[in-house]
Formats: sequence, structure tokens, C-alpha cells
Amino acid sequence: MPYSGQNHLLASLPAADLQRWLPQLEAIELSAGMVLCEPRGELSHVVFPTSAIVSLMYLTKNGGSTEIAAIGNEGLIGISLFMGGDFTPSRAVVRNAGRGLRMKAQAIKAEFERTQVRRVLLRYTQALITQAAQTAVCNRHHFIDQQLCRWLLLSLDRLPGDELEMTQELIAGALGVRREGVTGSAARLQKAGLIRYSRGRIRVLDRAGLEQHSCECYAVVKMEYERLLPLTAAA
Amino acid sequence: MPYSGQNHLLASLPAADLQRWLPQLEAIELSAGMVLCEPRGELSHVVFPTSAIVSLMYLTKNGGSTEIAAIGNEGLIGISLFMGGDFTPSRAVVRNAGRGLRMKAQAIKAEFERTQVRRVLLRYTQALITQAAQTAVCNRHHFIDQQLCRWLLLSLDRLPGDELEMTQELIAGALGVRREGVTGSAARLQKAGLIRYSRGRIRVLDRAGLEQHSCECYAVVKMEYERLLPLTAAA
DNA sequence: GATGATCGGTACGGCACCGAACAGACCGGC
DNA sequence: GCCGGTCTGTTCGGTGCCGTACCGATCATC
Repeated sequence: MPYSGQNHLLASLPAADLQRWLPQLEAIELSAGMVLCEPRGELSHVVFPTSAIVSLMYLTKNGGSTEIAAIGNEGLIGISLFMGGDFTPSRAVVRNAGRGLRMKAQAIKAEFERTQVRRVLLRYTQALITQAAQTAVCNRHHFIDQQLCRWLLLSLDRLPGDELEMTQELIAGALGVRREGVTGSAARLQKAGLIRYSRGRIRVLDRAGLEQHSCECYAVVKMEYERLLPLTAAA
Repeated sequence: MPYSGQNHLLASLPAADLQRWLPQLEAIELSAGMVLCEPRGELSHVVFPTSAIVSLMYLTKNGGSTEIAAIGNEGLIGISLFMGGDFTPSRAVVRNAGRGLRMKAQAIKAEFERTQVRRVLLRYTQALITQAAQTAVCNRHHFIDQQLCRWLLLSLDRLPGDELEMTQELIAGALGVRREGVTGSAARLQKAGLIRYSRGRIRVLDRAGLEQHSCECYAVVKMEYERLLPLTAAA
């Protein structure tokens, strides 16, 4: 049986609910690039990442892309199942390989009828809304340097360790900017001693420094997640 | 008793639920600039606009602003009450004067426990998420001209008539750009015969033309609202 | 250690948008 | 009619990011 405590959402469930869930949770491998859900595509399962990060991406008609939100061990993929819309216009794709747990669509819909379960899932959804909203703000007002800091911090919060496996090309896709833009920003951050990178591996050297160089958006999103899903609420 | 059918959300409720709600709904005047909710401020009521538009605005530390979403007769202000977070980091301010109905916070929380009511409110919330997400995409990838078209169309969908009372200054605040940027875009749209404006009054002359000049974001958002809250579901 | 592929660095022109400042147009009020 | 305020138009320089193109560095494989 997989250790469900690695996902904060599962950890936030009352013990009784979690006990009932355990047999319904199936451990899965999430490899980089794997598509969990196409735009307007129906979901067969919800997925709770434990050590992976999944991007909610929107792809524009002329080939652009933007990461609406990043989902890691704090959340789940598939809110549209219990929100009632069944699907969304965005695509869910594994950005950082790792593992996760999944649960059948029918099962989560049934569980959502339970008040305690619902409370947790809806509070998480509100946090997700904040992340999307803040992405909009950030895209409008902040420099790539700041956005990269925000993105690195949000990513690192959802991963074990201080390293991230992502090429600048992929980061550019997430931020919705050119690869060269990321090259420039990353070089500046490295020069400032905040990070160290090479060939698709980024290590964060100075977390506090990153937070300082980041825009306010990181703090806003992080605080909302902590407020809405406090870890002390663990079962 | 106010005519509740002017708000699509209310109109989507089963007749029995609506009957129970009517005595709890209080008609209110929403004058331009009125602040319904400050960032991190608790809400005393949810508000269902009937002929007004309310902006969810985020204000950055250095004085910038962005409209996360516009809420008119299709929705409600105050999802955080039933989502469980009680408040949000954004500000709700009346952008276009008009009227609305409100309901006490405690009352909506109680009503949310009813399955049919919950279904409608959650589907609406999912549509709102789409609007926020699409704002992020639009801010990244599209020109002011396109964004202005999107914004005008979304606004007009929520208002009676083909006119909009907003100065370029205020529109700039909503889009998060300079006033001069709006001046330029508006002039181009007028030259193309799509709109006609003067001193804070904008009239749309060619709706189809606006849709053509708009980015895809308008259609994406509109389709999600129609899908999630079909008007044929009216009680 | 050659080969090919991936990843990152650099350069150049172009343009959308910004920041600030100012001028004209239109309105209401006395 | 005159005045003050609001709303819109225009200009000028600056810059952040884009589009394109190219090249060097590093790694995997045999």
C-alpha cells in the first residue's frame, strides 16, 4: 500500500475518510511529458502527485503556451470531476517525473458527497484559483527574472531536495516566453549566486535570495495554500 | 419582490430552491466604484448582479492593477464563502453601475449544503476559473487590441443594450495597461467601424467584427459559461 | 575519440508597450 | 461667456521581449 501521507490533500483528510480511500488509491508512475488530460478531454481518474509535478497548460492557436498552474504534492489533477464540468480547456502534462496516486472518477464523485471530504477539496480548489489569478497578474506586470524566481520557488516547494530537472526550453514553455529570455534570466540569477544550472539541472543555492528577487506573486500563492490547507490539519 | 430571473445563476436554480430563496434576497443598488470586498476582507453577503458588472481586481504593490474576472448577471460575488476560504486576495469593485440582489453569508452557506444548489454554484465556479485562467493566457500572448475586443465583448454580454459607460482610463486599469495604450487601440477599432466612443461612452457597432478582431480567449470563456450554465436550464 | 544530439550563449533588428509630458476637445457650473 | 475639470489625442525617448539565426559546449553512444 502506498504511503498516502506524501500528498498534503490526502494528509488533510480525516483519518476515517482516508482509511476508506486507501484501498481505492492506486500508485502510478508519472514520467515526464506524460499527458494526463487533453483539452476538453474526459478524465478517467483524479491523480494525487506525491513526488511529481503536473502542469495545467493552455495552448494557444498560434502555438503559444502558458502554465496556468503547477500541481504537485499539495494538490490533485481533475477538479472538474467534482466541480461538475467534467473537463476543462487546458491540458494536464507531467512536467517533473515522479510518482502519484490515482482514484477512479466515479469514486471521487461519490466521495465528494461527504461533507468532510468536500470541505478539503473545495478549499484546495480555491487555492488553485488563486494560483491561476496570480499567474494572470504576474504575466501582466512582472519581468521574466521575477517570474522565473516565482516559478522556481513554487516548483521547489512541491519537490523534495533543492534540485529541479528542466531544460530552459521547457521552462520557457511554462512561462510562455522565448527560450532565450529564460537563458538571460537564468544567467543573471546564477551570476547573483542564487542558482546553479547546467544541461537541464537547476540547483537552488539561495532560497531567501530567490524570494527577494521574486515578485509578490509567489508569497500570495504560497500563503493562500498554507491558509486554506494548513499542514497541521493532517489526520 | 425583485425579479430574480435577471440573474442567470438564480434562473438556473430549481423552482423549489428559488422559491425558498426569494424572501432571503434583498435588492440593492450598485453604484460605480463601490467596493464590495477588500483584499482579505470578510464578506457579509454574496451579491448576484442583475444589471451591474463587478470586477475582481488584484492590485500590485507598485500600483499596478489587473482585472482577474468580470462578474455580471451570469454570476455572483463571494464564492469564497461556500468554497470555504471566507475571503480572497482580490478586491471586488463595481465597474458598471446597476442593480443586484444579495443574500446573507450565513444563508448562502446553509443553502450550499443542498445538492441541487451546490451543483449550480460549483459549475459557475468552474466557469470563473476558466475566466481567470484565460486572463493569464491573454496577458501573456495577445495584443492590447485583441484584449480590448475580448474585454468589450465579455462586458457587453453582461449588460443590456450595446453601450458601455467606461472611460479609457478605467478600461486601462482593468486591462492592466496604460491609458494611452487603450486610446490607441480604441482609435483603431473606431477607425475600423467596430465601435464608436466619446467621453466615457462606448457603443458597439459591429459585434461580429469585434469577435473577429478578438483573440480566441473570448470564445473560450463564453463557451465555458454556456456549457456549464446553459440558459435552457432555467427553472 | 569521432559523431550526432541536446542544451545553452550570443547577436541583431524590430516592435509593442511603457513613462512622462503636453495639447486639444468637450462638458457642467457659476 | 468664462472657467475648471474630465476625457481623449499625440509625441518622444526608452526598454523589455520577440523572431531569427548561428555557434559553442556538453553529453551519450558506439
